[in-house]
Amino acid sequence: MGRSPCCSKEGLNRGAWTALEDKVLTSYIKAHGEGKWRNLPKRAGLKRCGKSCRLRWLNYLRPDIKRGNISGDEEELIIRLHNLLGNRWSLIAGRLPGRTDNEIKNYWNTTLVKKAKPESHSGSSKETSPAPTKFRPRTPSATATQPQVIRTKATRLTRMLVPSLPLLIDDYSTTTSPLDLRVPQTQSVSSLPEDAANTEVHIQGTDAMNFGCNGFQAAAGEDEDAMGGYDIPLDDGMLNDWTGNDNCDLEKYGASLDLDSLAFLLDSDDWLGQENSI
DNA sequence: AACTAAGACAACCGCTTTTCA
DNA sequence: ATGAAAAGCGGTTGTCTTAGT
Repeated sequence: MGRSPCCSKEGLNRGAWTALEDKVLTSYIKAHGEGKWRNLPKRAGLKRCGKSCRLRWLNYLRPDIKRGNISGDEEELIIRLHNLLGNRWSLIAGRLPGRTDNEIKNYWNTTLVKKAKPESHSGSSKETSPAPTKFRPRTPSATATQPQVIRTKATRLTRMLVPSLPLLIDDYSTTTSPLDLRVPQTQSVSSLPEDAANTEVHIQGTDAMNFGCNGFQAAAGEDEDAMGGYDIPLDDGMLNDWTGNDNCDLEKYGASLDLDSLAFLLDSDDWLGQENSI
């Protein structure tokens, strides 16, 4: 249909990259920086699609990438993040420095899916992103017991919703799920109504990890009204942090969730067992 | 030694989202 | 406000390697 191809495929190299191509691409990006992928091949003298160049750079040539030897901790974190996020590989990769989404995806599909399956039911985020064909559950009933995984599709939020249920919990171990994040009593948040100081925050319909960065539940779209609660405009800083990818300052908002470590995910022994209660 | 199946992973494809003129 | 281009993402496929027979 109407969609034009990302590039003309005539005369382009395909398949595995050669050392020379890698060198050319690396040199070009070092000299000119990333971006402009569509024009890059022509400028660099590569007979490759821009998309292919981007993928090669992001997944293999970037200097900060560490390959292979995924540690036990990383493996465990991947499993837990997958339970939390589903097949949001880029988000998962974002919590594992030096790892790429493609690597994690492959590692999951070849190794972890077997380990995680008994407990997690694959944690597939939803019907639209099932496990790859060869690992797909054989029976449709498998989906019936799948945990409800947070839809983590990045959604820019302009408002946040803090439900009005007051709770007095600041200990993750007592929460009903790892997604129940508590705003500590001691925190001071200018935009919070006074009586919302101890407010249970549910993640719903948005990127849970991004949420974690901002420290509050951000109600996306139609969920907003259904929740009932405090409707709070997000300030600029929170909006700037909305992707949760870097430098987000949780302390600023008084939340104790640390995206670097996500320690609570690793420390919560019963986390895998709790997922079904989400 | 030859063949086959399974594992592992690089790369591609098509769609969605974001950016920008 | 809108549409096209660019970038990003996740699913899938292709190919190479390794283990088993």
